[in-house]
Amino acid sequence: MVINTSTRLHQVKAYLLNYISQNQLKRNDQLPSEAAIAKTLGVSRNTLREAYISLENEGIIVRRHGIGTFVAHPPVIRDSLNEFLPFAKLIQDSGYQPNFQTLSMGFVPASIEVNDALNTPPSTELRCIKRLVLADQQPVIYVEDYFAPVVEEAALNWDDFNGNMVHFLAASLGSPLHQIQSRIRAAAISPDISQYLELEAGTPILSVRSTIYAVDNRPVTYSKICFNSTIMELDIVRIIRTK
Amino acid sequence: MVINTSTRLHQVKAYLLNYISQNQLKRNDQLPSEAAIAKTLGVSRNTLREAYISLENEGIIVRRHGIGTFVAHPPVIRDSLNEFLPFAKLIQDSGYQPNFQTLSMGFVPASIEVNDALNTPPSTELRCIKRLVLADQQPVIYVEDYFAPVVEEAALNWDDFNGNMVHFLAASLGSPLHQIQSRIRAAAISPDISQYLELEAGTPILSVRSTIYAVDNRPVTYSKICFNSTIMELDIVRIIRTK
DNA sequence: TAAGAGAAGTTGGACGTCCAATGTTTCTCC
DNA sequence: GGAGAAACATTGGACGTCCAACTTCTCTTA
Repeated sequence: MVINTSTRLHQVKAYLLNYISQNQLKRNDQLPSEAAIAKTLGVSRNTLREAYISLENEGIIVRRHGIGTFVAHPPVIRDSLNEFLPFAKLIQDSGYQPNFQTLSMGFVPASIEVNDALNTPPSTELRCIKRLVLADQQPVIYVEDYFAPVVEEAALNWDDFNGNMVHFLAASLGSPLHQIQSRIRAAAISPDISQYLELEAGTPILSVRSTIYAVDNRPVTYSKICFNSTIMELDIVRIIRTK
Repeated sequence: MVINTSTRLHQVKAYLLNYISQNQLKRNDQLPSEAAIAKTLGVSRNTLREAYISLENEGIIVRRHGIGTFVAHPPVIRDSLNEFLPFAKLIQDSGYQPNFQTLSMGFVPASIEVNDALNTPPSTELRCIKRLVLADQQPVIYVEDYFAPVVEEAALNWDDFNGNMVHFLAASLGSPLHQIQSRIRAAAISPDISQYLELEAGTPILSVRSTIYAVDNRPVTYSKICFNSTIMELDIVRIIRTK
């Protein structure tokens, strides 16, 4: 896995980064076409294209089909993980019109990952809601919520579900909630989710897996969340307490 | 940016995912070679290779040069963002031998991003330390720390710097620290950092930008941190307080 | 004048080819 | 038997080509 940093691809990317700074290109400024740069550098358009794709994944440029390649916008929406703001609220705070779209809702066989988290036996069928959160009609977050059997026993009124999981459960459930555990990693977006977020498969996204626990430490819900990282980032503020 | 989900690449990836589950392949099980599958599916090896690369970025498989392609390991190291554990401690807790490696230390012209965060005028020269954190000799975290002029005025003894920024500053600096703001996003790793983390350029990584503030709300340090997301993830536990 | 057809330029997707780099296995020869 | 060389299989990197899809601009025509 050790890298040779002097591959042609690396050289091309270095050239492009240099080109942007040398010419003092700013956001939305257009870069030369793939073909033009490929000819200038004497590399194949394939190689140059890979360099462009790579730089796009790094958030440095944006390629637009049939138009050209441009210097990228910075991220726009900002989430705050240490508050329990509904997605709708934080999107509104960022100056966008929030919307929800329910993709599906029903009972599905839980995967090993979900069974592990919710402490349910294999081949359990769990309620699963798949949703999309949009900002100005642009999908930005994909959410899969899985609900432990304890939630079903409570016989909740799902029509009341307003999109904010914590508030809904806290209001509806008998035993109070206690904590959320979130595990965050970066991943390339999977093919099936990429279509919902209207991203190309392979684009880096923030993948968050959250488990909500009740006061008796029983898991209540498990959520898989994918953030479109090109237009939003997580924001965490912590107070320092040194001993 | 809308996606056609029935491209050849998508079909190939779907086939591969199906292949893994159909044959009940488990971690470290070997997949057929690129050439073999390409022939089976009647696509070019190029296309198949892109599918493999894509699945590797999603953490589903691992390709090994000269050997073959295998079902991937799960992530291993787990960071906890809401405690101020030194990197060394959390790596040790995960069962690995931690190590630091200082790549460079000196004064560099700050970028716009750094100047914005530290509230310093353009073309300021700031102390910058670039470090690598290793687990069992495998690099897992890349860190760039920038220090505001106020730190220099304090005339710290840099030989005492043990790797834990918060503890070092809290112990050495006059005015106490107050909070950390962290912004998290996913990105493809840049070419210059990829060599340090021994990852291929373009691999998705967790990018964290942290600013540490003193009690008077003046920024003290700004850090750019890149986590190798294939072998570690961030872990955040929050207590729920509903009104 | 306005609508529409067409040309030109751009990125998107895929193919086939070639050789390099890396591990593994097999064979040869001392 | 053991060391080293050779053969083989696999992924890594790059090239050149072709056509599709998308956008803009220009020119034609009613």
